[in-house]
Amino acid sequence: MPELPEVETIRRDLSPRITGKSFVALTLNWPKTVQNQSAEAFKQGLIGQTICGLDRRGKYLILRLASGDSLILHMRMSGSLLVEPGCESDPYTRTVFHLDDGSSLCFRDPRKLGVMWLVKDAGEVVGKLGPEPLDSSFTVAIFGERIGRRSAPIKAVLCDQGIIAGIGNMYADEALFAAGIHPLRPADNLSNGEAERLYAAMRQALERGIDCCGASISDYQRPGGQTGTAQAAFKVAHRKGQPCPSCGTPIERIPIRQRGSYFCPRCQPYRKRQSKRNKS
DNA sequence: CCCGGAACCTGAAGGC
DNA sequence: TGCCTTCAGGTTCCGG
Repeated sequence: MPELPEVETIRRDLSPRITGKSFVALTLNWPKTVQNQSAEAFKQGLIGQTICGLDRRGKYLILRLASGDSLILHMRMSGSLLVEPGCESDPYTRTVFHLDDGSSLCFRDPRKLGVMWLVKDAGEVVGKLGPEPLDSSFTVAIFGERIGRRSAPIKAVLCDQGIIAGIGNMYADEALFAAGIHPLRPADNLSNGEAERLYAAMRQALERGIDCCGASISDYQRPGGQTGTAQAAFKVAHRKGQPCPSCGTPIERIPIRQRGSYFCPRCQPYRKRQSKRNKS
């Protein structure tokens, strides 16, 4: 499930392999992937355009085009982008981008939840996202201020793309474990010290994920077909019943907002504070 | 404004 | 062995 580290890995792998190339044809096997216009208009708008660079915003991959347009892709649950020869005939390839050097870029997506846009201004798609968690401008003060305005469970707030961009289920669970915070704690109930610990844990979890080239939990694979290795370093995510690496207590799984949340009940006790942190 | 839940999807896994 | 149900979760939309 591509989150920030997985999309960043895709961006880094793909950038040298497709930058400078142009689209010469498009095969759309699942037209509903196209978001803001008809599949035919999307195809005609893209053919002839040249890729001049790749950006990432949250979990969105942005292909900057020479015209100033942006081709934006979101993998959602099961999407991956592949450049390996033969990917065109994979039964789960939903879109084939044919490039001017004879190579292909394939959008493989078994569950068909992935989406893409061709827009004049990338802000039309990514404009409502919260700040990038790894930007140097994203300080602990900004983090505390943004999560401290919400009363929802901290797990849900961490995964809210409008609060912070790029964090999903896996890395939220890892960050909360590293910070020793129960996922159901109301976000506005964390102490300043807890918010500081969570900020550091979140950034470390994401950086570690990037260093490992992402986590191959389900369908995720890198553009060259390799898998990521971050899942091996996960301490709680997708480890229900396994002993906590710190204390040996079995990892539990509870649903929060229809999502599985994995945590250690001993290392992440639910201790609600009496008074709220000072706001403003 | 803010919260929680349904819908979109299909392969994998578990139950009987 | 095989059918059926449940689960997986990022995002958007909707109702309270």
